[in-house]
Amino acid sequence: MRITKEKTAENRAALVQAAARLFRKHGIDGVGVAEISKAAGLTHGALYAHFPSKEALAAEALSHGMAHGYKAMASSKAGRELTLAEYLEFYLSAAHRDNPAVGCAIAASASELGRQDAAISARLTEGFERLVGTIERALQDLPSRGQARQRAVTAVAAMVGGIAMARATQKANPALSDEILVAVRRVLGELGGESVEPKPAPAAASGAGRRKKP
Amino acid sequence: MRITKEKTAENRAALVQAAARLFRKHGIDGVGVAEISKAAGLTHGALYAHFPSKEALAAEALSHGMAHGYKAMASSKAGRELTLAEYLEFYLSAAHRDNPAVGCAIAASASELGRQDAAISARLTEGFERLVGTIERALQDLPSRGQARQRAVTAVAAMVGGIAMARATQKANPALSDEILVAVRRVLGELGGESVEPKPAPAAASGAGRRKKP
DNA sequence: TGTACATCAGTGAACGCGCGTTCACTGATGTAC
DNA sequence: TGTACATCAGTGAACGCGCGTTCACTGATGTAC
Repeated sequence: MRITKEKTAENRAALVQAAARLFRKHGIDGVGVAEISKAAGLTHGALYAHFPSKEALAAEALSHGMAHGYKAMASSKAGRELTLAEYLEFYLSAAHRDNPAVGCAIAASASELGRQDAAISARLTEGFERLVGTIERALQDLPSRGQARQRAVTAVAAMVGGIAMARATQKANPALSDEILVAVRRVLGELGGESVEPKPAPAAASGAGRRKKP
Repeated sequence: MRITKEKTAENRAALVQAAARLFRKHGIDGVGVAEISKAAGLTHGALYAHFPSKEALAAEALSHGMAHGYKAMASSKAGRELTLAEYLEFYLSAAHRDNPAVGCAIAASASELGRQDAAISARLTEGFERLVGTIERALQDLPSRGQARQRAVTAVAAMVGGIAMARATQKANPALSDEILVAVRRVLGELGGESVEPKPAPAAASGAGRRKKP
């Protein structure tokens, strides 16, 4: 039974949204095409009228999952970009940990990514770059200069790892899970506030550093 | 055909070792009991003489995977514990990225862990705690005092996230993958070298901090 | 030490199950006249 | 605007496949005497 062009587009969007939500919650290999289609109000056969394979749907769904996460972050304070502290508060929140289905797709599938097909891998690499760029801009607002890019890369690694570890430890040790969120938020917050590097004392010797005991 | 007690123990060990290797390489859901058994030189039926289920084998295999990783790290410099810089060099190396099968089990399954059964989750939480403890001890060797635990937690999150991201981006952008390893290694190295927190100037005002520009 | 037998690690066929994908079919939509 | 028909999104049964697990069976080992 053929349906309206409009309705067709709606159905396609529903498939992508359902897939984005379910993949982040259960992993790509953790949900079947039947479950996704059902969540979108269709049967599994219909999925193949929109996508050539589950993999193709996954690639689009994960892009959607990332875009959605970023948009939510960027627009939560109408218009302007968030500060580093605000990003950290959002990203490393208990809410983000507890709702992977609507959270960052990178964190949701961190360790699975290395094993995924090229198309999926490429989308998530783009997403990673974009997130690093955003954090780098937030870092440059602060007085610390220089290695903003390096710090942004490290911050994103810690954010992704932090959420993944907070989720991994939640069942077995909820207190540890909370501790991880707080610790990563605080230490990364300091990253933007002041140089991490050992600064030689204003007038003292320049080299050696690192091992001094004042 | 019954076999020697000794041989039985060997076969069990072979199963655990094969599982530890394959799970880290392909994920727990990415390998079947048949493949594991074959790698251990047995048929799949024999596995159930040693373990009640695939899950039970996974729990033991991942513990083994973590213990092995730590032992390799700790003993690579005969006897003494490694310094922070040495840990980072080992953990965030291209070799570790390229050989997940013999690397850290936590990094290998970071984002899958939140979805695993209780037994597996508990083992990996223990492993995480142990790794944090090790890094914390390495941090305390250095002059920076105080929030060693917080920094250790953050460092482990960044290490795990860093390796996972380096693996995830390797196919689509190898240069980025290398950059991640270098960046995380360097920034975390600085974590141990000097306080990250804005220190009020020796004799100046105490409060406010963070936004100053000297 | 030698014999009789119970044990049990390992084999391989078979189980039910859910997976991703295909396909003949349906029937309202969109289009050509 | 009205009619005739081609299109194609969606349906649901069926496909082959690999999964984790079970089970009757084997036969050398380990043990009791």
